Amino acid sequence: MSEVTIKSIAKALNLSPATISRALNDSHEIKQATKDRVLAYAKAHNYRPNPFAKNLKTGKTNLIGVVIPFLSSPFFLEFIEELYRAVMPLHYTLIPFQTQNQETLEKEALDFLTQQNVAGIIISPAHENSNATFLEKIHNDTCPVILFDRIQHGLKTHKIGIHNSMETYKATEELINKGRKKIAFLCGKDIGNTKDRIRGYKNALHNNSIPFTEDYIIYADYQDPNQDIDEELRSTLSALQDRNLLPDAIVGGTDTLSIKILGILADLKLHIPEDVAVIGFTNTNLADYLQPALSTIKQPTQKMANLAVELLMELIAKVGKRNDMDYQSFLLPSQTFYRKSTDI
Amino acid sequence: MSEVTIKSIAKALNLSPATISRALNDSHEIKQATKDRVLAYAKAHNYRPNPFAKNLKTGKTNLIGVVIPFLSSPFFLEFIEELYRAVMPLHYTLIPFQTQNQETLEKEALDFLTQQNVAGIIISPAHENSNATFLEKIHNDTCPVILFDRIQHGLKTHKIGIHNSMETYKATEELINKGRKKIAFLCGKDIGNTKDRIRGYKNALHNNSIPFTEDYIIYADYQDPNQDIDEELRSTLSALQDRNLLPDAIVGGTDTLSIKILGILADLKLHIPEDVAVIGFTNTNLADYLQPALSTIKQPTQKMANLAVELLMELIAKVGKRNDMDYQSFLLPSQTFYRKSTDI
DNA sequence: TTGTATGCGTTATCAT
DNA sequence: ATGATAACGCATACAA
Repeated sequence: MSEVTIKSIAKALNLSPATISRALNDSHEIKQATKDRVLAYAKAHNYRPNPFAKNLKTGKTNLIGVVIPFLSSPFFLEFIEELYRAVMPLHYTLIPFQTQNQETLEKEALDFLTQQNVAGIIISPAHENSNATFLEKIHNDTCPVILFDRIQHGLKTHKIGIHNSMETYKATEELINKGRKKIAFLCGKDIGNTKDRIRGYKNALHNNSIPFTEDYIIYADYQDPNQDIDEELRSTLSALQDRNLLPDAIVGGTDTLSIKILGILADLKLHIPEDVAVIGFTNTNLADYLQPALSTIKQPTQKMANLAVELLMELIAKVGKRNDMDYQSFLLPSQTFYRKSTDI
Repeated sequence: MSEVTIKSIAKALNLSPATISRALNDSHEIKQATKDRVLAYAKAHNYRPNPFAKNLKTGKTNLIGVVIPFLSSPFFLEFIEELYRAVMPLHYTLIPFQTQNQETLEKEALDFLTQQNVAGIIISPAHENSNATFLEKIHNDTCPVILFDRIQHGLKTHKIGIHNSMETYKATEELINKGRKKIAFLCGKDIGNTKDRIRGYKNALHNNSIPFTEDYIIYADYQDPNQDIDEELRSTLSALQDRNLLPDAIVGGTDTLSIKILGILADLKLHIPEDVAVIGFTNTNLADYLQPALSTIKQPTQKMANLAVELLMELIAKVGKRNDMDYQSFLLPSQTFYRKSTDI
């Protein structure tokens, strides 16, 4: 069971290790006959290069670090699955990390990844400018970094996201066109994408002469595990109801909240979409099975993942000559699915 | 920006590389003063050991391979998240792979993982005895392997799962106790866990003098992407309805199907739980937000993950002396949550 | 207590 | 077209 190495092959074939190495790497300076012998032997004995030795020598790996806030968010999960698909045929491997929106955990992840000599990193940062200097250092000195989804970050690199304000604008306006006027916006902390989405929401109201009120921005900090979000949302909505301010439509600004809100409204004996229409940001394919089926703004995870990999490969190939790059921001179009929850 | 290595530290401190290495590894044969100097310098200059060199020398890594069928299944997702939690304080890192229930993809994953010299592997196999000989070889010659969830596999090692037949028995009997007699069982392919669950289902019927009929085993091959499962399920149920055989209760035998079935029943204008009560296997915390809230048999992902890591660490520590081990099967208790979908 | 020397498996430089 | 040799960064057997 001893491992088969270049050295052992060399011994077996009466060649030098150098020749074996070259033959395995299909070097032009090795004659075909020798290559054939070597390759045949290697295959027969199931030779597999030691990635550690190779890296020690070359400093290169086929690893890609992926850093996301949560695996449990449908969008990120789907994105990662698409990444796997995109990366496998290229013989790269993913090392995924979650940050739970915490900069320190993000730091740990980045530490580990750089130590593992990853060829590149694809990241949706814990929050705006989290680990800014560290990421910059990594990107400049170590390996290329690409931002996705949460692209409100100072790092100068390619950024892949969606047009958050526009998508939210369209969704909000759709509700307005259907006759709704008391439209609430549901979101977590007021950061990054949420900001843009609130802007789109406000603009839609404004351009349709509907006054904006802070009452209708419903914050639910879904990051705080100590907080009972269900209860909080329920009471917020009841309070609005008591003040005769119950919204007749809700735009869900975050992935996880969008899924929960239907159940919570039902608990309050509210009919969807008759009493309250709902549309949410989320990538879960469950939207169809919710009751009623949830209208959703679906981010183009596949295109995002493919583009991320494509751009990263480009940067990896550029080896260090990245100082004078002009990086781009890609805002890919989302797709909105109107289902029963907005079928007024 | 040149890398700081043991050698560079040695030069800077006028010591030999060996001393540095020993100091960094807290060897007893180095005096405290030297250790302090070395450690101080290392920290100040952000020394980080090269894992590739280390592995080349020692043959050890802190990587753990995780092989699961799908990331998109709530159970597996939750399990992986728990694994992350369990493994992080031990300074191990996960490399997750999906097999899509395909033995060849599983083989590829295992190939990669062994090549990466992972310290151990935690796997829920693609199917019964998939890659049996390969896994045995890995477990005996390369690194310890632990099975979870799908533990109907010939590999002689620790196995962590739940008591599928018993849990299904209890769930089925609960429905019977609530007066339901036409109870259907919903599942994917008839393999592994599903077999056991069907057995529990049948036993419950039998012990309560309810005749079993094949009509009530509803197969939906959720692995085939070409198949429109929704449509298939809908038509299967309509057909039963036409024959006046509509079940008055459904036990969902798989994670993903359990989530879908509510929406499908609603499409058929059936009331839950009045017309059809539903209970399903699933770990999604969405169960509460479904309409109506879904009764679920929830697998103890946290305990499973913790136990898996604990056992794996034991085996890793045992270094090769695993021939005469007596391996155990752990069947951890699940928790059943009765919600509105069975509230008859 | 510290230093010297060697080798892990690979690639690369130089020679033949 | 092939071989000899060194080097990547680290840990360890042996020497001092």
